[in-house]
Amino acid sequence: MSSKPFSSVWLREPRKSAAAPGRSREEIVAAAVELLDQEGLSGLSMRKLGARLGAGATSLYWYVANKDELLELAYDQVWGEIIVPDPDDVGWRDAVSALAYGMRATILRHPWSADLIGRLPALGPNSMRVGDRIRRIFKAAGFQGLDIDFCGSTLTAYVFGMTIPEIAWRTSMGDKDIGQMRDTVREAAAAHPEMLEGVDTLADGDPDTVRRLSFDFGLVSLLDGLERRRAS
Amino acid sequence: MSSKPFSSVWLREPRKSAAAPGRSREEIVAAAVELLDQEGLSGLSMRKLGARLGAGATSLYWYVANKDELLELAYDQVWGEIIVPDPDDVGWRDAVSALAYGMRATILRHPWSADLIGRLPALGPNSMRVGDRIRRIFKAAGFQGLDIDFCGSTLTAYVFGMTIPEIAWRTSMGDKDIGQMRDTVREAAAAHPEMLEGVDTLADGDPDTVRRLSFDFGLVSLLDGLERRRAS
DNA sequence: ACCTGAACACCGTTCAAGT
DNA sequence: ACCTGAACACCGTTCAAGT
Repeated sequence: MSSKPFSSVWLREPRKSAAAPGRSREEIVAAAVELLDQEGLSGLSMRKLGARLGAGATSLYWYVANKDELLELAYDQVWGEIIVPDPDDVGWRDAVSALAYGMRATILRHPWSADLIGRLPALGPNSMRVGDRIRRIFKAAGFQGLDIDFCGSTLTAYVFGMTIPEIAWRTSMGDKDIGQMRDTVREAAAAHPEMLEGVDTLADGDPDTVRRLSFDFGLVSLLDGLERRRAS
Repeated sequence: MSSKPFSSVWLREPRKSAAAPGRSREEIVAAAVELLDQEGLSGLSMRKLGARLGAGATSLYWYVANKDELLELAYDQVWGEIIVPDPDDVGWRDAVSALAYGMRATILRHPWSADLIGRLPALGPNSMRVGDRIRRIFKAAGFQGLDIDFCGSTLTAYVFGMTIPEIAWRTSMGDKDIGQMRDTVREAAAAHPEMLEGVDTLADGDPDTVRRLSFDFGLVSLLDGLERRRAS
């Protein structure tokens, strides 16, 4: 396997800092998120980030053990933007829908985060907060024991699994227009009649709305399925 | 954004090759998959792969335009291992379940593929074949028009969204035992009572079987939800 | 306590040169 | 037609040295 055993920023004691330190971790993370938003995951290098902060490339290692830790920090920042509705206010189905759409929107706002989902440990305070509130929703819906967790995993799996490729399509589209893109896929699908039919069916609509329809279709199906479980 | 507009190996004319060329693309891809299986995505470099083939690092560029193309090729190889059951033999629900479990098993066998899912274009013949047959299943189930595609997207989103983090856990566990891991997560979750409860509930069972239960829970829910859609 | 630059061990890719 | 090595422009990270 590729990755090191296990480690996380959130499990180390942070460095004690004096009253007025030169730079702060918050400042660095904010700059990192900015750079990531602008140039994507591959656009972030320690040297570039250092330069952006008017510092030597290696100064950052005072605040952060390595690049992975920095990414963990930036990643948790994204989770901080997700608002999880209260099931007492809107009922569990509406709460779950709003949450799902909110997660999707947040990821689309920070496309680079899709590259980290499920790959980086999510142990930061913001992801913990979201996880905590997701459990509350499914508890309020009436689920118990392991099922509470299973519901949460199922929901996030769906949202992530749907959004990750969506981002890939959006970014890889680049400047190409829809017609060009369809021809591209048609060519690749040439030997597969079902796929060709699929491409042609999808090609009618505006890609953005088709994606939203698709997201909604799966979400509603999932909610129906969970509801059935809950009742039994 | 980070990535280049759009390009894929599958959209270029392959190089004409003489009767007995020095190396073949197949040989290179096979070696790449082997290296990826052994050392993960970060373990594959053009230099290492070249060395493994007893060639200079840059010889590979004769057969492949760049590393991304090589990954596309290797990725499609993985799709080639997925077998999609025929709905005429087993009925659509069983066909979908078997497919879902098969996809999961294939990804677990090649953990590096999880790092490429949804990030790399999947336009190769093997992924097209799988897509084609997935559409056949949902057509056989009675879905029509856009819904056929929506069903397919929903299913793959679920399987991928569930399996990607599963791999991250497996690899990051490394040599750590379960108790250690649970303490780690407990520490991170300290401030969130719901999460703590979740950790404790999950901690009872063997991780592998809990993951399988979780996968099955979501899959059955999803199937129930789709069935409801189909009926309406 | 914080920051620096040089240095190490890597990358992917290009390209002129070889056979 | 195929392969090579040198070279370029990058990486993340370590570490002795500075203030």
